Amino acid sequence: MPGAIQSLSRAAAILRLLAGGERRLGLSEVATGLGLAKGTAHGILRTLQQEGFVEQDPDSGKYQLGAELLRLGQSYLDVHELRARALVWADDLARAAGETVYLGVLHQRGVLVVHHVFRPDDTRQVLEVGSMQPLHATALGKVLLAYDPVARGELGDGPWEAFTPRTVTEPAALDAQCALVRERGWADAVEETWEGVASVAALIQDRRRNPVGAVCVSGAVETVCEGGAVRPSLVASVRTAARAISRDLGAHRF
Amino acid sequence: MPGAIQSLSRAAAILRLLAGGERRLGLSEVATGLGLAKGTAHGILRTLQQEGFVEQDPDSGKYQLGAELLRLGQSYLDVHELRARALVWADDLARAAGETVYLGVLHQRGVLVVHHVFRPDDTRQVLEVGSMQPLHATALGKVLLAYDPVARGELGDGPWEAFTPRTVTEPAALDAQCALVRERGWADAVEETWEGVASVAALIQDRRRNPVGAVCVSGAVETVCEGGAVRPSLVASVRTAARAISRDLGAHRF
DNA sequence: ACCACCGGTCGGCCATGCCGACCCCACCTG
DNA sequence: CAGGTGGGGTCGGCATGGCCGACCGGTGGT
Repeated sequence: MPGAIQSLSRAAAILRLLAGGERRLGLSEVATGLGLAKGTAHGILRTLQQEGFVEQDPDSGKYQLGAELLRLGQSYLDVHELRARALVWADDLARAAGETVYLGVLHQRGVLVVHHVFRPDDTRQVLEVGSMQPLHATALGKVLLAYDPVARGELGDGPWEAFTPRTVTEPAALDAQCALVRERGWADAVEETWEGVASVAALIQDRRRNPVGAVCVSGAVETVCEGGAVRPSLVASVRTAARAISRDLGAHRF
Repeated sequence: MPGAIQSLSRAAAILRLLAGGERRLGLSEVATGLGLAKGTAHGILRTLQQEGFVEQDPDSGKYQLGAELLRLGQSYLDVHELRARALVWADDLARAAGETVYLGVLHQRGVLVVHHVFRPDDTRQVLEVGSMQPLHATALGKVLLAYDPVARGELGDGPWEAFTPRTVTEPAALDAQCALVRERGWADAVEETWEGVASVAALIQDRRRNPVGAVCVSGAVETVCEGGAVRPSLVASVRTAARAISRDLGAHRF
């Protein structure tokens, strides 16, 4: 495969840099952060600004991400076939389970949330569509790790970050869990990412049985678990929903 | 101002092209659509794919937008100061008004929705964050047109598209409405975008009193209007919310 | 008043990305 | 099954487009 276009790769790196740091960044910060000459960084930033991918604060001259990214991100969702098919199933699942539902796909070294149904009560919740979850410490992630070789490859050898005392950080333990996931057909994560939160997830396949994503139900340990384990009825609901979405995608052809 | 980086502008054009067409596009379609040589288009697409901005369907070889855009779009929202300040006020406004609340900023020739609070009932609603609304046919748009010279410039001379019989399509009529908006301090749009839907909007300013966005309450004509005009209490709520957000941004310094 | 550092510009050199011809494969089509 | 068509993808040579480092003008701190 021939090489990549230099200026484009650099532009992407700049966008990621701006997305990473919470605050706005100055021209010099960007340039030194990526080891570029100031003039080079400026040229790229200028173009990105013209295209709307980057905005500049008139006072400080510092740069931040631009609105066009939001618009394009929305367009990504509009085209996303998995998400479109899953919308109604996710809704039903949330209602039946009485808990939050996430829909995630593999993206780089994490799970990207492409759909999110609020827990059906009136508490204030923030939409997490577009955010990333760790592969090794969530139910969504463990499903993808278990079935998608690419995901396991991306993750590398660990040890990985521990978010709680229960997070699995060692490769051997994680691979054992993945084997269990494949055997049972579903994954759980009880207080492995956040204290007090437990989740169950199941795989979604496309028409050729390739793993394309996962559904997950997530909620307080007190309501999701029973006697230390995830409630069987929840597991059943999640697996049924996953099968329904897969069927919708055409997985029933075999 | 020196010129833009060619390959970057082209890459942006490709992304917009992919965002525009609802379906996936092939290499040749992209190339001819933008008047590029196939090899050139391929090089850019290859790089965009490596960076995650574009994905390729393994079967058809066709291209679509990539997940990285969703992630970056989310990062844009995270950093967005106006949105962060407005979150809680928008929530209160929706609850008080019993209607949908939108928060919009000027972007190119339209209003980009950066926040959306669902109408506080249990009907199914789709999140419109990241979508665009027309400047000339929405309350949000008319506020921005009235106060932001850039917006008026972007819009050009018309006549503009009519979405309903009540849409304002002529420059003279629209400019008159903008004058009225400036005089009253708020804008309305009754069945100008969608039949049966009416909205009220007010301006949000930053610390230097520059227009940075607008808040809007939107709902069925039957509940929003009274005797052909928008209910005064709603207007008051919206204007109060807009002032509160502006104050939060530091507009009180004068 | 000075200096340090900021964002921004400029011009020359040369690596870089552009182009058009070419390849291979899948799918029609007669 | 041969031939044709159009798909995505590759390649190499030419020249152009973008990179770099030196250079501005303004600003805020000392």
